[in-house]
Amino acid sequence: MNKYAQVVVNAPLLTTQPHEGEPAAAESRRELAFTYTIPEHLAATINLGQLVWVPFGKRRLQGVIIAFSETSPVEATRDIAEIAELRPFLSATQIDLAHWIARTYLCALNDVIQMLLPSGIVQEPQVHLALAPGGTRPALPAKQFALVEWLAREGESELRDVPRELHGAIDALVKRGIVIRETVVPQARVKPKRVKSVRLISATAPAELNAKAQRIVEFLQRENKPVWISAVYAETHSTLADLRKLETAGILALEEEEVWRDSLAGREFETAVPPTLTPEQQAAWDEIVSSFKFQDPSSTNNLATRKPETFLLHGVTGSGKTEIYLRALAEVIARGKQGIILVPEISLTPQTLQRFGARFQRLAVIHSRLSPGERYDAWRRCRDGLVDVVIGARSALFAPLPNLGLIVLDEEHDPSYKQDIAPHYHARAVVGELARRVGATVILGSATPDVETYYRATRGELRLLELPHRVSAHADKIQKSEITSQKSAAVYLELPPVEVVDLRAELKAGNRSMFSRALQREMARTLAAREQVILFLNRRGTATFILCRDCGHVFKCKRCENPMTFHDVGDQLVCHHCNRRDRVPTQCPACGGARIRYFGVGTEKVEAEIQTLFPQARTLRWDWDVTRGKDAHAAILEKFTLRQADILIGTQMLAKGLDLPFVTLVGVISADTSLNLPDFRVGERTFQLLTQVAGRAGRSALGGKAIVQTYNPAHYAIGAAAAHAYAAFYEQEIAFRRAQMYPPFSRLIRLTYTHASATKAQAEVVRLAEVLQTRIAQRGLPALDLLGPAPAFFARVRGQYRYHLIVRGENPHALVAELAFPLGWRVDVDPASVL
DNA sequence: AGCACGCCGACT
DNA sequence: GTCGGCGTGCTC
Repeated sequence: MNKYAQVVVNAPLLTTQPHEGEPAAAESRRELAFTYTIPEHLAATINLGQLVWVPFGKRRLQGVIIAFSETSPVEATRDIAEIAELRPFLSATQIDLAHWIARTYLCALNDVIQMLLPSGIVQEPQVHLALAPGGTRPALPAKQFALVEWLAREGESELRDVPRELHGAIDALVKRGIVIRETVVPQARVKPKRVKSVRLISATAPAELNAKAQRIVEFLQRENKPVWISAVYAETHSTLADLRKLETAGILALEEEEVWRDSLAGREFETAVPPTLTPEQQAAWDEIVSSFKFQDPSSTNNLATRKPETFLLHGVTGSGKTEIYLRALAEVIARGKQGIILVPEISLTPQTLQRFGARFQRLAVIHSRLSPGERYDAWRRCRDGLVDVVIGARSALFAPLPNLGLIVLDEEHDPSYKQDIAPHYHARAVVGELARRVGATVILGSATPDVETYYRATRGELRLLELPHRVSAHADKIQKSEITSQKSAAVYLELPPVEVVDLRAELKAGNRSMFSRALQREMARTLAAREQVILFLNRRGTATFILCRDCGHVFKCKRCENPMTFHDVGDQLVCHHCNRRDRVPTQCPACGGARIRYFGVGTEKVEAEIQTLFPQARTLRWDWDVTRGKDAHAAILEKFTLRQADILIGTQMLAKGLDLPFVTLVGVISADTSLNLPDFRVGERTFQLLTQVAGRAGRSALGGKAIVQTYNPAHYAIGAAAAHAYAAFYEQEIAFRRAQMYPPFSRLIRLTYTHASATKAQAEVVRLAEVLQTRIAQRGLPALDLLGPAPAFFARVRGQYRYHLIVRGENPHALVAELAFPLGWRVDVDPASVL
C-alpha cells in the first residue's frame, strides 16, 4: 500500500524566484508537487487524478493527486484532509500529458492541471476585506493610509479587487484591528443540474379526487413516464402544493432527476446520407481506413506495424476534406471508439455544426463561449461514454473520452491552435503526444499546410494524402438558367482563376481609387449578373510599414532584412529584431521617387468608396467592430446567404470555410499589409490567407474568379497563391527557412517582458540578455543565438511597454529551461508570431 | 495567500 | 537598544 501522495496544489508558486540557483531548481519548481501522507481511513478510496483538500501553511487548499510513492522526499509531511470528489478528474494519461506540456512549454504544472479540469470545479478561497467599525484612526504610514482610504471609498471588497501595490499594507492593518479580514470558501461554481419530475405510482379511481387532481392523474397517465414538474404545472394549472397532496396520498412520487445541460439541446439536425466519394477521395480514404485495422487488437499485423498513423490531408479548398473526416469518425465509432475534431474557434459556425450533427447523434460541442455548466456537462458526458464525437476549438482536445481512436485537426495551419495565454501550448503538438499515448490515429487537414507540417511529411514522419481537385457541389441550389458558364456537372470543379493586379501600374495610369480598373470592371459585371462579391481587407498591422508608391519598395532593416516599422515618436523607422533606428527618408532609395506613404485602410473606407462607385449595390460589413453582439456573425452570414446583400466586406473571418454558391468574385484590396510585418512567417501567412480567400470564389457551377491587388506582384507568396501552386510556394519558403535558420530548421523561444516604464522594461530585457549570453559562453552552446533585445512589434499595449528577446537554435530549452522568470515575463516556446 | 524572518531607519 | 515598516522566502 502506498504511504504518500504527490499533490499539485491550487496556488501560484512561481512568482518570486531569482535567476541564479541550481540548474535543476527552476525545472523542479515548475512541476512542483507536495508530498502528503495518506491517512488510514482514506487508503481504500484514494485514487490518481482525484481532487483532494490538503492543509497548506495556514490554509486549506484543493489539489490534484498526480502520483503515489512509498517514500517521501521530505521529512515532514501532513495528512490529506479529505477527498473532494470520489471520481478522479484526470486519467494517468492526462497527468503524463500535463507533465509533457509543462516541460515543453516551460509553464507551471499547476496551470496545466487547472486547464485540464473542467472550469468551475476547483474551489478557490476568497478573501474579504472591510474596515472595522469605529471612526477615529491614528496617524498611519503612507501605504496603510492609502489602503484605508481605498476601503473607505469602495466598501467591503474582495482581495483580488484591491490594487496590487496596496497588498503589502494589509497585514499591519489587520493586526492593529483597523481592517477585518475573512476567508470564505465558496461552493464549486458548477454542479450537476437536477430538475424535479413527477411519476405516477398508482392511478386511484378518479372519482375520489377533485377536478384538479383528476387532471393531473390523467395527464400523467397519458404521458406514461416521469414528467418535468414545470410541464405538469403548465398543463394542469396545478401548484407544488397540489402535487405534494397527491404524493402523501401515495398516488404519485416527486423525484429529482439529473439533466445534462447541452448547448445543442433543441437543435434539430437534418440527417444526411454520406455522398459517394470521388476517385481521389476514395484513394485517400482507402489509406486511412487501412490504418485503422492496425488499431484492432485482433489484427494479425505484428506490433511494429501497428503504430498509429498521422496523416496530412492536403486538399485544395472545396476538395471535400470534411467528408473524409466524417467517414473516419464513423469508422472509429463503428470500432467502439470515440473521435475528436478540432476546428479553429472562428470556424465553429452553425453550418459546421450542421454538417457534423447531420451524421452523428451523440455529439458534444466544446468551445470558449459555453457556460461553465454546459462545459461541465459536456465534459462529464464525454467521461461517461455518452459521446461519440467531440467537435470544438483548441481546448476540446482535452475532452476525457474513455477510448479515443481518432483526432482530426481541420485547418491544421491555423495560428489559433497556439494558445496565447499561460500554457502556451500548440494543439497540433499536444495532439501528437496524446495520440501517441493512447494509440489514436491523427488526421491533419488543410488546403495550405503549415510548412513545418509539410516538411515533416517530406521526411516521412507523417503520411501525405492529396486531394488536388475541387468537388462539385451545390447543384441543388442553382437553377439551370442561372448557369452562364459552359461548365457542366462534372465530378470536379476548376479552382477560380486569380488575377494579380499591380497597384503601381494603376497609380501610373492615374487611378487613385483603392479599386483597380480590373476590380471595378469585375464588380460591375458580377453585380449585373446578380451574383455576389466578397472584398477582403487585411487589417493586421495597419499603417505601420512604409512603402514607396512608385516602385513598391518597402524599407527594410539593413542588418536583418526585416521590414521596418514607422513610429510617430521621433518620426523613426524601427527594426523590431535588432532595434536599429533610421530616420524616415524623403526619397526612395530604389527609384528616387518622393511618394512615400504609410499603409493601411479600414472596412468603413472601402464601404464608402463602393457607395460612390456602385450606389445601387447593397453592402454588408463583417469585422470585429460590427460583430460584438452575440449572434452578429450568424445574422450577417444569414443575410448574405439569403442574397439580401451583394457585397460583403470583411477581414480575417472571411477566409474561413465559407461555402457560398453565389459568390463569383473575390477581391483582395491589398495583399501587402500582411506581407510587410516583421515576422518570419509573413510569407506563409500571406500565402495561406490569399489561398483561403480566393477559395471562397467559384464554389458552384456558376464559376468565379479572384482579384488580388498588390504593390508587390513579384513576391513568391502572391504568385504561388494566384497559381494555386502550393508546391511552388513550399519550395521557396522552405529554402528561405533553411537559409535563415528559422523553423523547422531551428526552434524558437520568445521571451517578452512587459512593464509600465519603457526604461525599466528595456533594462530588464538587457539584463536577461546578458545572463543568457554569459551562459551560452560558459556552457559552450554555440548552436544557440539570441535575436534582440529589441522592442516588440506591438511595442506598447494598453499603456505597457513590451521588449523581447528570441532564443533560436536546435535546442533552446537547454538554455531557457533552467531559468525562473520574475513577474512580468512571458515565455513562449514555438511562438506562432514574433510580433 | 498568509506568515515568519531579517534588515534598517527612527525614536524612547 | 527596540519598535515597526518593508522586502524576501516558504508552504509537503
